Amino acid sequence: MAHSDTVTRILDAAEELFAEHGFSETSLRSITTQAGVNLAAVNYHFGSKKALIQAVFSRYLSPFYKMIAGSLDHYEKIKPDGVLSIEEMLGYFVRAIAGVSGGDRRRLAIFMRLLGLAYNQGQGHLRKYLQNEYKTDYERLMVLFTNATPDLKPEERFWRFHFMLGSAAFTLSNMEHLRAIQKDEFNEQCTEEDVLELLQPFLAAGIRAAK
Amino acid sequence: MAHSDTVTRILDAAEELFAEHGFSETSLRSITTQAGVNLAAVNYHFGSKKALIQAVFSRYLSPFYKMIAGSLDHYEKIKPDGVLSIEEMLGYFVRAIAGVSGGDRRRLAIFMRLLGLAYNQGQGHLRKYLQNEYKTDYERLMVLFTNATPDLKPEERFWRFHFMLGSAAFTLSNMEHLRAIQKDEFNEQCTEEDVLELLQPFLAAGIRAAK
DNA sequence: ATCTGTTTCAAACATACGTTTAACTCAAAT
DNA sequence: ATTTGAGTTAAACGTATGTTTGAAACAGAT
Repeated sequence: MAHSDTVTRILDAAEELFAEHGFSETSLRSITTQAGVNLAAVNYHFGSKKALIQAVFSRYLSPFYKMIAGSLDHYEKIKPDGVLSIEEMLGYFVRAIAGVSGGDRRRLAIFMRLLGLAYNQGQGHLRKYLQNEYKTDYERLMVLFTNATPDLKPEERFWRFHFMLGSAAFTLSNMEHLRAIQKDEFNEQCTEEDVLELLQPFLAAGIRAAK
Repeated sequence: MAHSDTVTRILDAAEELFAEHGFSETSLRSITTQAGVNLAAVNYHFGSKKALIQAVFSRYLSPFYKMIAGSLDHYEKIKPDGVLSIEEMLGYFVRAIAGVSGGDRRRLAIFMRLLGLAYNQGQGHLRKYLQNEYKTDYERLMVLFTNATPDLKPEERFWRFHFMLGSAAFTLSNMEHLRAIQKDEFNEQCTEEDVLELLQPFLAAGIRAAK
């Protein structure tokens, strides 16, 4: 079908270019050129550049939350008390993240980059959109995290969650570049799986840290 | 003197507006308007917007490294073996960070955002500029970190350092937004000092984590 | 074959941007 | 008093951007 093909090509191109150059630095012309569609197609199908940015997020975030929700449904049957350890929780995250878009790590890096941008670009309109759009899923995740960290006070939990998020977002979004630096400095290079294996105990220990 | 006054006013305005809206989203017109100077003054004094961004960055980074270097000089006299604990090292960082520009945190947020950008765009002018400009200072910091973590293998140290950097960069560059979210969710708000106090044990525990 | 609604397309539009120019100001040196 | 040169200014320049337009192409139903 012509419609969804054009829409998909635009989303693919936008995703890649946004991650590489940021939102404002990416023009609709570069997106439509890379997508091989007409310039006007963006405004026709999405309405505006702002709406396109939101659509890029939704396309990634929807299946991600769907997968997380499915995992949680399954888990609640096995462990009815709903208490996961931090390590179990991180494992779930890693697997959910790795599972989305068929384990395509490039898309993961792109999305993490976009997530970081969403926090400090766009005057917050994007974050508010996401918060309204995925509010219940987000809250469900926070319940999970809360159960995994019963000893933390709410504000401690809030901040440690974001410390963790920042570390993961920075690492995953800069994965390729960091591995290049590592090769440059040590003449050795981890696989991406190795990095994830190193990251998990780092995060778990941070979450568990004494005050 | 008229010269340095105009230059300073431009740097102050640029710093503030960059922090609030990002680089591409901040126009020279908004900068010169806020600074109360003529539009052409930026290109006259700095040459280009790109050079202005570098100048904003240098104005922060130079005293930061000078302060770090001074602290290290002083510390090496007290502890000639040059071994700091992780907590001592983090404390130094926090104090150096807090001390630069009289504890003005907005400037810190800019610096952290620039740091993230420098890592992100592999071909960006910022990263190359920084690497040439502050190479020796960076290496000196890595020696300090190495001495603080004698049990880590080099590649573990490398990655945990960047996990830490990512967490700090994300938190500090999004400090205002995160605190706003906290207020939104909990009707409470930490001070920025509180956040730094929370961050330190998180990072220290991550660095110390069992493998 | 004709009609109908959707999608594509080249072109134009209006605006915002970084940059450049040339005239002007004014204090310090001659 | 005149010259000099750095600094400032308003205006203009060229370009890139997001958006809109109206006609053309297309697909599916009648």
